[in-house]
Amino acid sequence: MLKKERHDFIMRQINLHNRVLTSDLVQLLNVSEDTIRRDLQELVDENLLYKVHGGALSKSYHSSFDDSTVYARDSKIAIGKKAVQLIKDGMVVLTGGGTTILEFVKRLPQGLSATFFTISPLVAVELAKYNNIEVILIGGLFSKNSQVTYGGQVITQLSEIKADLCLMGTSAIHPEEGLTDTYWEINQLKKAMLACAKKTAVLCISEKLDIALRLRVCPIESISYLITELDLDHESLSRYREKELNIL
Amino acid sequence: MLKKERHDFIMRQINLHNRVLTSDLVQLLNVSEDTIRRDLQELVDENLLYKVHGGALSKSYHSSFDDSTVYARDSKIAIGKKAVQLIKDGMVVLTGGGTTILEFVKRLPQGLSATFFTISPLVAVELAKYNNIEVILIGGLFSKNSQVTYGGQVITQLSEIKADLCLMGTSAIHPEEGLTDTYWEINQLKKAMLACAKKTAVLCISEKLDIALRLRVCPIESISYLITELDLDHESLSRYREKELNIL
DNA sequence: AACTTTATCGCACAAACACGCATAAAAACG
DNA sequence: CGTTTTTATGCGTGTTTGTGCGATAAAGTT
Repeated sequence: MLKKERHDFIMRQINLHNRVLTSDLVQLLNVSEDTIRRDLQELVDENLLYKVHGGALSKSYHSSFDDSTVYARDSKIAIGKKAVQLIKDGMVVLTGGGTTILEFVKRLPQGLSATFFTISPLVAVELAKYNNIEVILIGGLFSKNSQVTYGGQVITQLSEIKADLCLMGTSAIHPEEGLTDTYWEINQLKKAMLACAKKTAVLCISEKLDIALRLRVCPIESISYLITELDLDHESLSRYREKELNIL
Repeated sequence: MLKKERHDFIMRQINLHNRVLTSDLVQLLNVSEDTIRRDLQELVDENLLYKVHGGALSKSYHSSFDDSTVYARDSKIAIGKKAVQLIKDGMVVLTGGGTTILEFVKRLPQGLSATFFTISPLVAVELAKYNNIEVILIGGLFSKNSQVTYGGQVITQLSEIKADLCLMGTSAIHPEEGLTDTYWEINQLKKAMLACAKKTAVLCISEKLDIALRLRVCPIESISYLITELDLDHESLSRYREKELNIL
């Protein structure tokens, strides 16, 4: 087995399970521990995973966890500010959940008059502070992990909405693979959200760039705006700039 | 399980519940106390939590929330504790919103397994901290004043629910006039909530006793439990004791 | 004051790791 | 084609890290 194949195998395992043990890989791939360690080190150098004692963890796995520790807050604020530019009076906007979206909401102009649909209770509460914004919370099963509503009922309701713009956070984005996610239900949800908005803006802190997870939400072409905290000419964005995509 | 995963798990517990017991973690993670203590110490070194005798506390706990600014909080806590007694494993419960309900939710037993429907985003978020509670958030227009969803869509959805118990806060209660309210929409909402539950418990701080407002929600007979912070034999309750009503 | 629960410390041991070296296959080169 | 260089892998050795155990101390409880 070639080294490259091993690397691919390891990355598949990581994206599938979010974690991998050195000892398991030794067994599965039938090579020495040293080889695995070297492989992991090389993947770390390529910024593809996180190495810990005993194995390695997915990079995206992290960020999905510690959101309540106001993780990477500065970046999220920067993204939020950029996203505000997309919002005009009279718009009908659909938003997902997550701390990035929350920072965005906090930075909306006071007088803004608009209609917001959201699947996130926390976003709804925050939006309610604006007098001229009408807030519609889409109800359904409530996800303990991602703190948004999900499930069939949500999708049914989404199908009845026609929004001007959909703002969503992201688990992972990749120039070829597009938007991807780990959980089936969230995947379905995002698809439904995309389907009911004329345009979609993806809010994405830079460390979630160039990552592809198990389930495909949509190709990169389905996205209208990509908003990161980086400067427009930052080299990490070059591969996205080639696509038909407005980068903010 | 990798150490890093344990750390993440602990942080999630902390961020969820604001506190965590060493002994619980030992059970949940199936490692020795020493390991947990070392984990906690390391997280302290990373400035992620406070360590106390018996467990650890969230750093953001103190600063983050309104808690102390809640009006008549002690009374509401007392009411919350009493209300918890009504909840049994396997129940389907419907709740309204408000700070009293919120105090109730915070005092539910950890292991409780039940289904909760709610019209309050904040209540939903709080309920999501319990692993064995299924939370369904009822969606619709979001009221800026009362921080609950309301309107036709909510009422339609309520009509499809059959709950064992409905817990609601109250604007006013009167021995003759029953439950009353000021706003038309909230009035309609409460009627719909009552209609879909076998029994109803009203959570009510004593100062809202003996008040009648403009719109009638229901006669006193429609209520199964009245929960206040007062002792059972307090004289303010005498006129309610005469009715067919369980007083807690 | 007696007792129970938690913490702390030193130690032991196994698993995971890093580093240098040896080997062999693959690639590069004249 | 033969020689050199590079790359990939495994092995041995010593080191570090993670974990549990027992004894003792400190903090809470009654």
